[in-house]
Amino acid sequence: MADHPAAPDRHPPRRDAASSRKALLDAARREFAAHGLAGARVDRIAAGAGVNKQLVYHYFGGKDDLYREVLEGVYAEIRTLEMRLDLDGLPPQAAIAKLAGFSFDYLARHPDFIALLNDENAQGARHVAGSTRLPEMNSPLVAAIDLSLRRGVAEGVFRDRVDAVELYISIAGLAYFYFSNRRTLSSIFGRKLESRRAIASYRRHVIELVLNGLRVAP
Amino acid sequence: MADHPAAPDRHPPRRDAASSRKALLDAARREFAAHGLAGARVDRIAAGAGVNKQLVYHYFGGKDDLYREVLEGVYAEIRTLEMRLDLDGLPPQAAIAKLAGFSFDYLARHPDFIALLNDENAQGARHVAGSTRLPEMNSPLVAAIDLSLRRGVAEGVFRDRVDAVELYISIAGLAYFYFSNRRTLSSIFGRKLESRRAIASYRRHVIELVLNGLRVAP
DNA sequence: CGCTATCAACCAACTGGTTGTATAATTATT
DNA sequence: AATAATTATACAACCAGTTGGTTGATAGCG
Repeated sequence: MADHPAAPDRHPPRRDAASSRKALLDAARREFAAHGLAGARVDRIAAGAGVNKQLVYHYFGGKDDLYREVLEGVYAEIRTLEMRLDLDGLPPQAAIAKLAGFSFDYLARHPDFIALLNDENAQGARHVAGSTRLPEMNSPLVAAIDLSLRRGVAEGVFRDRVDAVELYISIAGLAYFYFSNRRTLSSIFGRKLESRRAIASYRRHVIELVLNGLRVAP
Repeated sequence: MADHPAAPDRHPPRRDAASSRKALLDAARREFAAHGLAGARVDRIAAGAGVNKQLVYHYFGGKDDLYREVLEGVYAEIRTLEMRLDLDGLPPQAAIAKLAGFSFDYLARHPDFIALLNDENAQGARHVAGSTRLPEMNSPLVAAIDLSLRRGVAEGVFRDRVDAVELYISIAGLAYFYFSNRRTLSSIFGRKLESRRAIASYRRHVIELVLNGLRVAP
């Protein structure tokens, strides 16, 4: 038909496997974060992605496998950001402060990450344990902490014999608990712990506590 | 029948509402901690209590109300123990150390408390918010922390302007995260974080970090 | 003291809706 | 025309909650 030459603006294809798959992963992330694995509903995930529910099985095999892929995705995300954290040129104290600040801010912005981790721990971390991809995703931050600790000790600004993994867990825990439990804590203390002001105040507190906590004893 | 005088050891009653009710609460606590509200099954709770499932509705109205009562119970438990913590005669540093140690040990011994709190936060703390009993259950430890902080400042051993609620959250968070996420953390770090040795080491780390973190700047 | 009536504690079975998964068919794309 | 992407529908099991019935405990009475 000469009336209709190939149009420069093509209609997007009606079918795009990669796009559908991603939509399902995104919707699943929201659903699993909101309801956990047991409470999440496959038909809600599919509806959230705008596709037929059977595609969950087509692309992912089942609810459980979809959950694992979501987990792998969120871990990969934070690891990517952690790798971009450039602590190399910083003095030890500034490095630890930057790292604690990053950790804090990430958790503040990703309540879905926290919810997913909580749910996964509630299930004995069986998806993490069963994953072939997650073991490789150690956080690069532990090595950075170790290096900063060593430098700090050599420079006489940090006390000796602090374990890098324990410190990593401490730093993460200080922020994680605040955001993980913000609802019950707000309720119990009658404080608006989710307000910008409260969060900023607690952020300062965390960094101060950690840096002071690492200082050399008098 | 003169052959059978009233026996000194009476048979226990076959029916005991209080006992059945308690068995249901105990079984529910286990089930909700293991599976969360969405994943818990009413028939499993009843089976765990050794009674007919319909008694859940009889005694508690429904699954949701049972969950709320379980929550109220675990909060009451820790509050009772907190009130018995006698920090009055202790120097500020020893008081904070004792408090951090108690908090750590309680969480180490009560993974069910952690699981329940995580689940409740995942649901927006709606049971806590809807409870008529929980608002009265503020932790007495915040006042104790406040007092210790003030004393420490007056004695010149603690730095000024540390917020008692923020410190309470920090202390709780340092232990909570470790136990809440022990499965994923163990998997990710390839460390046996649930071993006695690792727990003891981290406990020391936490108390040191907090006490050092509160110290007066040089 | 024994008997009876009452009732709360408890049980068994049912119900209607939900759920993850499977099967068959349709349709868009190349 | 072939095939992968997608849809529609079916299915058996599950699930919180409901309904109807049984039974153990006890108060009251003669």
